[in-house]
Amino acid sequence: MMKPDHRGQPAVPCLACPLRMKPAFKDKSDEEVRFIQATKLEHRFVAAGTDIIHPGQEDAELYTLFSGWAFRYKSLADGRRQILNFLLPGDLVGLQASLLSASAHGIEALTDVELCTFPRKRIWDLFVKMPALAYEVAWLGSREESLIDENLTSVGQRNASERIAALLISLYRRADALGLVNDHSFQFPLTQQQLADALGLSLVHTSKTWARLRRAGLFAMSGGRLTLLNPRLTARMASLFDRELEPRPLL
Amino acid sequence: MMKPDHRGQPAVPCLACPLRMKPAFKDKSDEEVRFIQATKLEHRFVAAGTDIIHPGQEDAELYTLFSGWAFRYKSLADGRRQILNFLLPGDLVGLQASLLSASAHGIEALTDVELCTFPRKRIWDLFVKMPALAYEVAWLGSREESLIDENLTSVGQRNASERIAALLISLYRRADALGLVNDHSFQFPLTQQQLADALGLSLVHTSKTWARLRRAGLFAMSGGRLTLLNPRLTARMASLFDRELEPRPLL
DNA sequence: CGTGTTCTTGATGCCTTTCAAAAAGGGTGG
DNA sequence: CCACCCTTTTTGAAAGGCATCAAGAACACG
Repeated sequence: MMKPDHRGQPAVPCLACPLRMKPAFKDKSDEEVRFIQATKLEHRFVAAGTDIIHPGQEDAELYTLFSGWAFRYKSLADGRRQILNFLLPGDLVGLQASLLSASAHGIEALTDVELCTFPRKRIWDLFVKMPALAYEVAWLGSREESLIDENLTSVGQRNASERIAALLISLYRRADALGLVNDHSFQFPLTQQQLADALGLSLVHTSKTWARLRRAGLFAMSGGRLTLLNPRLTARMASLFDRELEPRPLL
Repeated sequence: MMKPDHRGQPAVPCLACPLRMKPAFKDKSDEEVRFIQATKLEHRFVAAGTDIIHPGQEDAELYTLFSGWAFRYKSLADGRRQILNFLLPGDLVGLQASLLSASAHGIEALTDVELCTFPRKRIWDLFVKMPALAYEVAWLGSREESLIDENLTSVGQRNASERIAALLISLYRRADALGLVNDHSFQFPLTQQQLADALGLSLVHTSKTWARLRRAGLFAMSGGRLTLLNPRLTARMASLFDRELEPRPLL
């Protein structure tokens, strides 16, 4: 059912990386980009539904998500699962797993995914030779933490509708920053089970609340795309303040 | 009611830091410790109940918590508050706040607190001159993220009793690693309101569940100290609880 | 020994979960 | 192109965990 991994060469060199061109990312010096390119030996392809990093894995590599969506998750012994956060193109994949000795969480490809590999052996190299990049690694780690903070606040304090609104706005803004939003609509590949696991709600209640908000005109879905009909209202509903997203580093 | 900040010189130089002596911490070269000492100009004292870093603050410094407890939190517009994680001696305070442009969260002193100041201006210095320390900063950031992952999993998936058990075990283990546990008991300065904010539960329900677990013999409190009467049971309760007691088919 | 904070307890209601099962899609092979 | 199977989504009904309201008890402190 699940296709195995597939490895290969990137379609384009990092210097011409289409992701890097996007305004969401900070500019880098040619020297830095060359260092990155020299370090990233290969592309890795992972099929939707497959683990990129297994829970407990001890030799996880560091990646940059080149295309597709993924999510980090944690499972309890009896099968309950919490999705911790979602990963979109440009996000680091496996920083925590590659720094700590064993991964306390799993990372699964939500869609088919393309990864740029940053061998864990060379992370130390990067700290020695390219402090500017090391700093950006730490920066990206802090940014991820801040996303998790937001999710924890959602799950701990918001009711079902507010949680959905908060998640929608967050994903919408991140997709928008990547230029993935057209006319308020973007590819939305989550199943409701995944939604439920991310929101800390049961599947049934998620479905009912989701349907209610859709019927209320908050958003519409068709062909795997979600259209946020009223982003301002959605943000208000989540009691989130819109913050300008500043450009972030891409490794 | 709240005493203002107070600044002063540390009682002892970093080379003789009593915290550093503890087995919980890795050894460092004298050179590294000297670098640290040269960077940490001053001690800062913050009274219990006072913010160490305000929500939205843009010029937050980086600290190491030298003594006392603190917590990171996030508030919603209507006053709801989520405590994200607790900070114990040796933890970095304000890493996220000092790397990102504005702090998305607040950090409050839970008890009177002593901080070693690491001026944010010199963080970059550290990445350039001391890559080993920079790496450890990133490592500590990942460790904090992993603690938050665990809290998010608790709040999203565990019921009230399990959440309390999970929090108790986590704090117990961290305190133990610092040598703060004697005979299964340690200083426990949280109010129930703070417990509730950390667990994502109402104050009332927290109080009732807390009392029930105490009466069930899971732990005891007296004189501000908490004694975990059965750590093994508490740990088991945090992930499974009574799921095992389910009747099974007999053929 | 007052006064404000924190903790406890009882009562009521609703948000969310659980159980159950039908409906809707999606993909595959005949 | 339709039959068939498996996954995903939707709905209904009932139970329960947790929130909310209210107020008294226990503490802490000046």
